[in-house]
Amino acid sequence: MDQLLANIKIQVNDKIYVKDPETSALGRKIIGNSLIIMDEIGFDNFTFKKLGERIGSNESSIYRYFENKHKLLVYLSSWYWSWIEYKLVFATANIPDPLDKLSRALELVTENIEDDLSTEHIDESLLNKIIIAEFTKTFLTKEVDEENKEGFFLIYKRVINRLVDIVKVIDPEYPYAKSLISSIVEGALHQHYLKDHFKTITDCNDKVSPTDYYLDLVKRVLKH
Amino acid sequence: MDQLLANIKIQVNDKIYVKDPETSALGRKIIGNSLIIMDEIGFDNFTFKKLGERIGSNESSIYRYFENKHKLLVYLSSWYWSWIEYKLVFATANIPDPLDKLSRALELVTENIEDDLSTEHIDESLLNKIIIAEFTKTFLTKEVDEENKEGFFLIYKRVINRLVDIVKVIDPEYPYAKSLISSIVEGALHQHYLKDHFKTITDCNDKVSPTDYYLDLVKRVLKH
DNA sequence: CTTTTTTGATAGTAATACTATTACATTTGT
DNA sequence: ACAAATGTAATAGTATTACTATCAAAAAAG
Repeated sequence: MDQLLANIKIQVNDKIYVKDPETSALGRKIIGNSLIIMDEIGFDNFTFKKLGERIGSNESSIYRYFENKHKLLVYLSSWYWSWIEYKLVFATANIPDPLDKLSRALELVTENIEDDLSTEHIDESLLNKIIIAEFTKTFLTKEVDEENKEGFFLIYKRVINRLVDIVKVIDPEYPYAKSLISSIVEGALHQHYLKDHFKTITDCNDKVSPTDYYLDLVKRVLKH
Repeated sequence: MDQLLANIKIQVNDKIYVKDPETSALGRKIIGNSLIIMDEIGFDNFTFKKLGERIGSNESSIYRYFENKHKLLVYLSSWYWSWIEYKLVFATANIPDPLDKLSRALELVTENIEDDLSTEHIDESLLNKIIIAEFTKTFLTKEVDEENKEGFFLIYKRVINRLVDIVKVIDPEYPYAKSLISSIVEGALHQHYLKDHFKTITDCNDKVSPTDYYLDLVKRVLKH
């Protein structure tokens, strides 16, 4: 799988960027360093000027790749979910037992992520931290419906529906498969955040992970 | 209850504001109209200048009440959760059966909210819409830990823990009461948002509410 | 080796997010 | 009743943000 990923390009909707950042050294520098700065100062304080200073490039050069920082965040999120989907498809292929399949899939979308060394310019563990703290901001905007129509969130929705399909095999009678999965995927990010910032309203900590909580939840909810 | 609320002031941590907006006509205008504008253009596009123009007041006058728009949003959220807590305490008082109690409590935190006419300057249904779209932005910031220490999120955490206490009476053996409740309260807001903007990843719609989904979930998860 | 594409530097604009100062209005203590 | 203290509003100004336009230099492609 590591080998494979090195040769496969994560596809991102081309309406999200002005120029594909994967096609140049500057583009890859923009992606890699935007992760570092966003992690350091957060998305709200992040500016193209600060990014430009860090990579020794001009602000205007960055605008050649992304219209604004919102689109950059949408790009990073798309890349993230595309990468998750890729891992999901491989991790669940050839697993005959659907319950087993769901567990593997849930682990993937709820676990803490370590850097996948096969992609050079992106540190996935850093990206995961940014997704936890910033992902909801990609769609909690006034432009959400237009951007949704343009397909900005397609991969995310496809990941959710892949999990929904597995749930439907396990318990075809369960009437809330979509809500269950969408609340798990979103909720896992939230529990990771609570674990770091609001310890009094979560059971997750160093020993108990969001994955533990959700695997147990699904076992209780679905008839099998 | 309606009568009572008219005489009771919702208490909000005084570190959130510069001057308590409930103490003057301008303050109440700021609160009431900020809801309308935020609903119209969203938090991200909201500015004190636009608010000032709408209420026929100067930008700088608004800064006398709130340091910045983030603090205003924190204030609105605090007010919201305080109001929810108030309703929660009343709705669950004198209900002997804990399962019944939990259902009532869950209904309150997950349902669609209509305007409570007993508070004049705040339209709760509008506030609810804003909480659905903007609440996570109050804590998904780099300042979250400091602000949490200052008690900005106390009421929210208290609401969660009130529900957790009921769960613990129902099923003392269940090991994830906090995560369950925190993910329900957050998840309900999320499901409301999905219902309006991402219909393909939720089962909630005009006929099925987030409340239905979560009442069913809790029934399946807790032993009783 | 020349044309096209990409990048970088400079400059500029409009909007945002404030702060400082001052004047006017209202309340309060004696 | 009236001066002092406090609250409220308006004006003006600054630094930063979020861009856009232009042009020259460098790199890559044909």
